[in-house]
Amino acid sequence: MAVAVITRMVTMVRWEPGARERLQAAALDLYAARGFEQTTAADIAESVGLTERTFFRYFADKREVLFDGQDHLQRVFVDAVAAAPEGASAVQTVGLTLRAAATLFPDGRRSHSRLRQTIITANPGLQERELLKLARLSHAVADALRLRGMAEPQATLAAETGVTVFGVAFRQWISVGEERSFADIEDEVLRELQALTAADA
Amino acid sequence: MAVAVITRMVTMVRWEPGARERLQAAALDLYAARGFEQTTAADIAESVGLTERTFFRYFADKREVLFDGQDHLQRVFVDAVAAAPEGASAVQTVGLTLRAAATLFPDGRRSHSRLRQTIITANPGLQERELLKLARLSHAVADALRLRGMAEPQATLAAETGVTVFGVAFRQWISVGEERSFADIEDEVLRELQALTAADA
DNA sequence: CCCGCTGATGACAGTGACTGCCGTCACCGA
DNA sequence: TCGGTGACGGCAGTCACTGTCATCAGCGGG
Repeated sequence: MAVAVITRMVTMVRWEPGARERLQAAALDLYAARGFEQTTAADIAESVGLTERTFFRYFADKREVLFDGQDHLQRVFVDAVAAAPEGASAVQTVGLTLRAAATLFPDGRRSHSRLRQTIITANPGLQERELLKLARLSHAVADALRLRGMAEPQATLAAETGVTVFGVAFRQWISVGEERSFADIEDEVLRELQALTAADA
Repeated sequence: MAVAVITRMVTMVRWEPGARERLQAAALDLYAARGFEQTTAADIAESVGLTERTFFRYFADKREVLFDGQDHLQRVFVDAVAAAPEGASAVQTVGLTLRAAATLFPDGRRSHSRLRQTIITANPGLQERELLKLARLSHAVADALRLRGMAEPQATLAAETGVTVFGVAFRQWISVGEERSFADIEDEVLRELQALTAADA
């Protein structure tokens, strides 16, 4: 801390760069250490040498600091839907989209995802935010499917079901003892779903 | 207002009964009239002659006042799963459960559901709460399916997919111009899902 | 008929999540 | 050299809650 101050004085740099990233990292640490509710926005900001006011300039609220990659995730989903071949069926399109999403979750990120998910699971407010993000993801995917000519309620149904498969696969991917790749798990879950729904009338 | 006070004095009744229900009705009215964020908990309480503190004795937070029948809904779902015949397949069990849930949404409640949903749709915070309720519903249904011997990830998959069908059907049921019964819409959505997933490999 | 208990409520202070507004100041380009 | 700009600090204010204590009608027991 003192070192940082001196460095700032010597180099005549008014602010350390990467405020957003520092806040995110500090928030993850503090939420994990003390718990989400026991951590104030001021705690996070001050731990990286900023003020509460600045925290809220970067993040709309205390939860949002944990949900930053969502825009990227949504883009990957939407782009994958758009990139699916012309005549692809709904299942094929969803399958390709899931495979594209899997690239965002390499094995190297599994422990980070586990930590983040532990924090979210421990707090209902964070679960709500996560569910909202997934709902918006579904909505965006449905839009993309409609753009390919899919009608309602098929588009919404395919999108929500696809995101459900993604979610189930994700929870399995980070479960203790699991070592398979995200893509492998997705494949299995999607097959299970088909077996489940195709069973009978 | 003045009349109520006088009545209270004459009859020597310390408090009007049904505080919870009065708060719920007032909240719905005010949220619809002014908007959710523009309505404070004190506004709601005072409009029925109570204080903010009492509002928070009945409802954990400002949103919860709109989500009260959820326990009942969950019970209906879980009971229906438990009541499904021994050898019923996943699709059959889900179908029976959806039919049971449909009884909670007779045509007479459609306009009330529309008003409530309009309020929820207009506010992200309320959407989050609704999504959390649905997620917990899925979880409870998955538990019930597991109790019937269904393994993972089938139980979770069937539960989440079933709740997705329920949600899609609900949104269609309250959409403008829609006049079919909830049960009829559910049937169609479920059939669409089967057609969608059974298509090919 | 008085008496203590209970349950529903009011009153009040306190914390923390945000928001609006204004001031500051290094940096940057004309 | 100078005015604009961007990133930040400071501060006051609102509102969602929470903890705690006081109040008092009803109610059953003595």
